[in-house]
Amino acid sequence: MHENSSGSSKEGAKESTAARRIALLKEVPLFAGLGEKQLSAVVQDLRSRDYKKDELLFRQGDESREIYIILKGKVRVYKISPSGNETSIDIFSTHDILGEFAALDSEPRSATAKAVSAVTLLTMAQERFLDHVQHLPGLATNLARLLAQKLRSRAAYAESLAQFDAAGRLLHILLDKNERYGEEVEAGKRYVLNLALSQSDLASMVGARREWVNRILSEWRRRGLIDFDNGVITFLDLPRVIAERDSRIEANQSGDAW
Amino acid sequence: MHENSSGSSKEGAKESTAARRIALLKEVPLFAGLGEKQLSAVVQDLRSRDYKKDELLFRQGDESREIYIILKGKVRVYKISPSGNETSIDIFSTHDILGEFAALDSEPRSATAKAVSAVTLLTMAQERFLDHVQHLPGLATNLARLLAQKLRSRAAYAESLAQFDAAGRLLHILLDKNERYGEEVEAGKRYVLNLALSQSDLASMVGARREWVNRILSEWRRRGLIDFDNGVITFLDLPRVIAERDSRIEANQSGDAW
DNA sequence: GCGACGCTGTGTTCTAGCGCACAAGCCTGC
DNA sequence: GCAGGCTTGTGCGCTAGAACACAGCGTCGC
Repeated sequence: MHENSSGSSKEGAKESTAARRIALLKEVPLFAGLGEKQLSAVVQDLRSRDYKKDELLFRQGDESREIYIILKGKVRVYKISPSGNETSIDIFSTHDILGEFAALDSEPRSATAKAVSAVTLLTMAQERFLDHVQHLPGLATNLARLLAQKLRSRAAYAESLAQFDAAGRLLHILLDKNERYGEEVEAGKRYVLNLALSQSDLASMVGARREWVNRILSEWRRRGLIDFDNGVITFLDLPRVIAERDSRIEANQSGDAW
Repeated sequence: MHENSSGSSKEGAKESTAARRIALLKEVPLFAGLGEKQLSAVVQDLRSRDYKKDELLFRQGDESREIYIILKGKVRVYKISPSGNETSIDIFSTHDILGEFAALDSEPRSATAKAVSAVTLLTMAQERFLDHVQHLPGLATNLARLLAQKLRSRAAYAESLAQFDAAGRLLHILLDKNERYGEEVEAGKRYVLNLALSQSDLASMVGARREWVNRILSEWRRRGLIDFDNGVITFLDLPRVIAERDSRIEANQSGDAW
């Protein structure tokens, strides 16, 4: 707020930039629990970068190895199969990290990442990242924990693909995303989820056709469960939506459950 | 607590056990590149354990937190949905580790693990594991690398679920497993894959019904691509099987690909 | 102000594969 | 040696949802 020592701006600016960045890093789970000193070492190696909507961060098969930490905006990660269809793997938002695989195992990028909206992020080169992981035990365990979390959610996603029908999968994903990114409008009832995804994108995440997603969403709208417009989905009554999901799971069984 | 310097015959035996175990650990990717001293610290905290066929290592929802390192045998990991259906997540074999998630994030077990055959493994308690990860940078990066690998393969699996039809998914999984566990009988042609899984288990991995898996396998047998008997699958002509998989992917596109 | 393009919405047709049903092999225990 | 399980094999009707086909609509560039 105040010019700390005024005068020859540059130095002060630099320092305050570093301080500001450190403050930012503290919000990022990957760096949780690290001390000032360690964070300031990390900050040195981070570069800020901006992307416009639809710009690519990296492309499937690329040999780039940096990691990315999203500060603002959303990034969709998808694969393109030889037949040309896209499958969205996931969508990432503020404070998520991505691109760690390539950094860790030095394989080429396994998917493509594209900015869904305007994005601001920090990048770090592979060697620097690996170096920090080697020397900061806290960072290494944070990383392992985050990977384990991603793996859990990936496994749950794969499970839902194998178990549910298209509608159940869609519900599953929407509710999952709502937990991470949804904004509460009316506690326990109305939630707004802005994924900024087209129906085609949604379809590619649940392994269904765009038209089908459209029909399912329309039906839910008719039944007053949700509303949607232009990539923004509104849960009108969350408990009912959850009940809808659960009803698709239980279904059979009833006698011998206990 | 300790009685480390207490002499007697036991010491010799103990020492050689330790040496043998260290040799074993060197084969395990998780411990790759660690020095003797570090390995011997790790060895202290490992306990050997045996399971008979069909015994459970842990159960979905359990609060246990140890990690497991498989030395011999196969372990199937699966989830049971509220409706009672099993979905097999994966199958692990020699030198694989499992149970790391619960250790890393202290959540309950997200799935059930069962010995498919007689299994010998090593376990380590959560605190000891986390402690080693904190203090051995090499271990931490190995762990992160392994998690990244698992994550990649999980993502590829989820992608295949979303993109392919049941037959394609089955092919995908079988070929994937063959890369890791298959035995070469005739180079580039015949491979034997012993997953020790019933057709129902296979079905639960690819998200299809048992009957369908049976039909698909039978068809491939008729066409001379594979043979199968009692959980053992033989690829009679690997290149043709791979061609079969690829043909299911390309399919469309041809005119405008360029 | 007009075409082009991308997203949405909806009807119609056609098929993969689900959901039973049932038979035959094959272990395991009594 | 036979009953009760578990696995494999196969037939057949029937829905979920893919595929195709268009039409309306917003917006972007020119």
